[in-house]
Amino acid sequence: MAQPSGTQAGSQTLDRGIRLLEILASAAHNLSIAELADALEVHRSVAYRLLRTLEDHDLVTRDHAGHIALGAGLAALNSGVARNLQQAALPVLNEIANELGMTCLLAVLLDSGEAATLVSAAPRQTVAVVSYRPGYRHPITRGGPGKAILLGLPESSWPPDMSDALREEITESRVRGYASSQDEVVPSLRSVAVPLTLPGQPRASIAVIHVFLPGTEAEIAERLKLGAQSVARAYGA
Amino acid sequence: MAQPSGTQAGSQTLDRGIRLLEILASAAHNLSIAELADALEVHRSVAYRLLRTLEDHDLVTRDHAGHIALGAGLAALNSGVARNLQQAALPVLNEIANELGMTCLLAVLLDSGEAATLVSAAPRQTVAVVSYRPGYRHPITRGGPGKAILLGLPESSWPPDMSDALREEITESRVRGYASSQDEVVPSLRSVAVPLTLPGQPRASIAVIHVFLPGTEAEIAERLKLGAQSVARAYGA
DNA sequence: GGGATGGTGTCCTATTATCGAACAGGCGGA
DNA sequence: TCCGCCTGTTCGATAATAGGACACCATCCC
Repeated sequence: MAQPSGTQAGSQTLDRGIRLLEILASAAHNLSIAELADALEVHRSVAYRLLRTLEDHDLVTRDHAGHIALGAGLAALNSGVARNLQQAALPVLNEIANELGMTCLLAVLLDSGEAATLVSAAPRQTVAVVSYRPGYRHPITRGGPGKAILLGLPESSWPPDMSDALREEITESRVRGYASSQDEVVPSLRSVAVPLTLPGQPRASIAVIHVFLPGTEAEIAERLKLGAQSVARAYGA
Repeated sequence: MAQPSGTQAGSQTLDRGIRLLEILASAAHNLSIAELADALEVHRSVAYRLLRTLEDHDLVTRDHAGHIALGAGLAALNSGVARNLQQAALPVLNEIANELGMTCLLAVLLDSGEAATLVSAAPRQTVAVVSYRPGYRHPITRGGPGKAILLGLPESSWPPDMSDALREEITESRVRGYASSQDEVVPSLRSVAVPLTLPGQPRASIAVIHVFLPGTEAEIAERLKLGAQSVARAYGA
């Protein structure tokens, strides 16, 4: 099993266990052990042993039919992710969401260079925009949340394969302090986003998304900037 | 390594990987690899290999000092936990939290028989009640959220070691339809909770907690019951 | 400077945890 | 009734893992 240079060997067993969770997270419905083993391409008894361990830690449960679903133990782990950042941001996200009537989210930069939604807040009484639920990833070169992170990054950290058009756009966006997008990640979806850089935290951005924007982008951006300041204040404490 | 009957063998490697995550989730600050290996009681090179795998899946990251922190990949997994339930409940929890000015949470029954907070919503402008953040566990025989779950359970599913006093309390609570507590789980904290039973989901409850309750328990319980109905309606769709 | 200390990252082989075939049921439908 | 499809368990061979040892790089202190 020689590695083709670059990636070093990891742990096979742990990798399989995590992939089980990922399969479950992306599955539309609860899966049987046999289906899981099939998706993982391992023998059923292997999947069985892995699941028993995951069950011990409450990371998976079984429904009444004996099928496997993700368990509440993941909530405990998740609440430890960037804890201070989440705590500082959540009330602000909610406030913005309800005030503007749009889904408001916090995206962070991953090690891989992609952006991912960390938490999101939907306004009351609105159809949830499922495309941007926590964990959703997309390249930082596309979409409001990603480009806002790009705004906050020094030029030396920009991905090398950026188009000239995008370089120009980001440079211009820097002046006004916000990024926006339309149809870039999800068709017929618009977004406005501002960068959020906090010490000891990954680069992040706050964004709102909607099918149409009530008000000018600049107005919305102003509200987001205020929100970013609130988060920074709450975080600094 | 013979098992003393009862617990069947699981996967050692996967177990260690998960315990790494649990250690990180409960740690006050980011840990070095050496500290983690120490806490896990394994050789550093073992922890190193496990971490590399966790890193590949974005479950952990490193801060600027090279120390390990939980990563955003957990947000993706978490959003798959009882997805429909979370989506139906979150807007309602937020609404209640802001309306009553109290932290509002959704607790679920685990396989182990304990109750755990799945999601919680804090009102704007309030000190977060950190004791009940997602993942927090406590016995269902104590605290409002736990006892409300007990209300929704048939008597045959009650834990065998329940005191007579508690059996009586639950039986009485059934009539009025809500449970309450004071100082049972967290000192000087009060709570009111109602059961929430949805098909295809674990037994759950909706609760508010506060240091003092503005209004009578019955009034608050009425609001919670309305909320539970809203969730059921949103879930049924 | 020099040396002790405390950390990360990488090899390498004995050992042991894991793999997966095979078996033993249980349940439901034809 | 049999048949298909599932879960759960056992067990020997084997491959994945464990962890000692080493190289390396900071920082701190004498």
